[in-house]
Amino acid sequence: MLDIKRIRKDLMVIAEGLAKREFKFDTELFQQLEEERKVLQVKLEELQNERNLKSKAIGIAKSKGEDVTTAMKVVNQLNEELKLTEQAFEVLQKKINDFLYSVPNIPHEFVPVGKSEKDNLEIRRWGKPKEFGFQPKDHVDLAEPSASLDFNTAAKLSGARFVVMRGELARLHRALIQFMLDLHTQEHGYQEIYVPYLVNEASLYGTGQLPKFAEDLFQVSHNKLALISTAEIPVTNTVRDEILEAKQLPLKYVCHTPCFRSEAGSYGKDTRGMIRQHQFEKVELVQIVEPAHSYQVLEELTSHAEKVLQLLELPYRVVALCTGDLGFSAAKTYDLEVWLPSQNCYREISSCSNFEDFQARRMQARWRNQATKKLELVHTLNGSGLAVGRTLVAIMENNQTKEGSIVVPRALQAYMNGLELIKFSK
RNA sequence: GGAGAGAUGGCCGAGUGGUCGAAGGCGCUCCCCUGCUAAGGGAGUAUGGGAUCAAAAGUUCCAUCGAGGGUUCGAAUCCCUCUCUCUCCGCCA
Repeated sequence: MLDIKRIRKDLMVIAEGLAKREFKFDTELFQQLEEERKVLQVKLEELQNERNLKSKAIGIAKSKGEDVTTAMKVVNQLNEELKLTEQAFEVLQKKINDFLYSVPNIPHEFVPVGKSEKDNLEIRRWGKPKEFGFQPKDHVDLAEPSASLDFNTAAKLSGARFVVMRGELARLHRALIQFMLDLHTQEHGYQEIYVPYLVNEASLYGTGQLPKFAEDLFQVSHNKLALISTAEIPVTNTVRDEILEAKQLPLKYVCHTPCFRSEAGSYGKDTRGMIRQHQFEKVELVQIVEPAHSYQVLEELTSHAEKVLQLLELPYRVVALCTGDLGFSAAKTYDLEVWLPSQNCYREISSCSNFEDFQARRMQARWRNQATKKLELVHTLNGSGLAVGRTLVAIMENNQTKEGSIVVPRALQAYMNGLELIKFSK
């Protein structure tokens, strides 16, 4: 959520900032609502003040044994008007809130301006796509014959966009999770955290999934919970309504969770294989930091995610999302894209974002600034480190041999009891 | 699932219808005293919002005692619903 005070003050600047990301901020509607709000709020508060004063006077008069029946009648009348004004104010306030909750974050000034992913800016590349000397297969062709990946059985259990994994491939998948958690806790200074996979509405508002993106979620209807679409939701919301001391910051969390996405509106996309599933595993990095450091932290956090790909020896590139491709809550985002031989292109495997105070304002997550002695909003960041399913796909496809086996990356062998090669038996 | 108790400021905790945004303590900040240490004395210390103002400061008003509703001239205090915590019983990985 944007700061309403700032919107009042710099309305046009805000509207221009949002226009860069193809969002039309209705300045006229906002000004009109604000004008109404001002009038109504002043009136409401005057009435409340009057009621408070008169009631107080009744108390004093009564203690002196004076007759207060007429005074009470007067306040009673006042209360009727007060009630109407209150109701009108509430309706208006809700209108303004709904409006504000639906406004996305403003892109950071250095975010490249553009309309779609085509305008994203490549920042750097690491590694070189391998020359195979044979036609590389995709991960489905590699693993489905042996039922190491089994989409048919998953469809029987749950439907489309689910997978069953078996044997050494299932183990490799688990090894990836362990490896990522160990790397981030031991080398990058994150604390491992375990969180609920079902979250309430307040949490979903806090990180920005609600009110706009309800259709992306799997909701558990009877008690208003939803399955998390990312660990970002529970992990970031751990600081909701909290006041943090400066010495507690930065908070650095790494968290492995499954993620559940309904993928509504992506029917034609990536229907083959494991690229786009309703359920997948992810290791997430989350940082809660002082505002002054957040852009430096974004670079660090991105490099932490990159380190995973480097140790797995997977070629990738880093892309700065353009204004038009930015997520709702993000001010700046780097995507990491891993090379997939079967698609002959780089595919997103991690997204690292600085949300500045956008989520913090929704969550009322604050810290005590020692310099100003005031409570201020923190900045929040997160990034995948990495999406596990897609990492598995990348390893399979990049490390395949002519015989259709998978070379286990050196970094993972310790997690595989020394196994160097996964051979799929038919 | 059943029965009971509870939720107050950064923390602990008092407050059962009126001047209570809330005693007291802890913590924190500033000052004084003590040549160090230990200790002592004084002052200050919630958050959000509005109006005024070019802005800030200041002034002033409103809201907030788990959340939402209700009763009342007036609610931290009474009533209802919900959420969460604790104790006991049952069930259970």
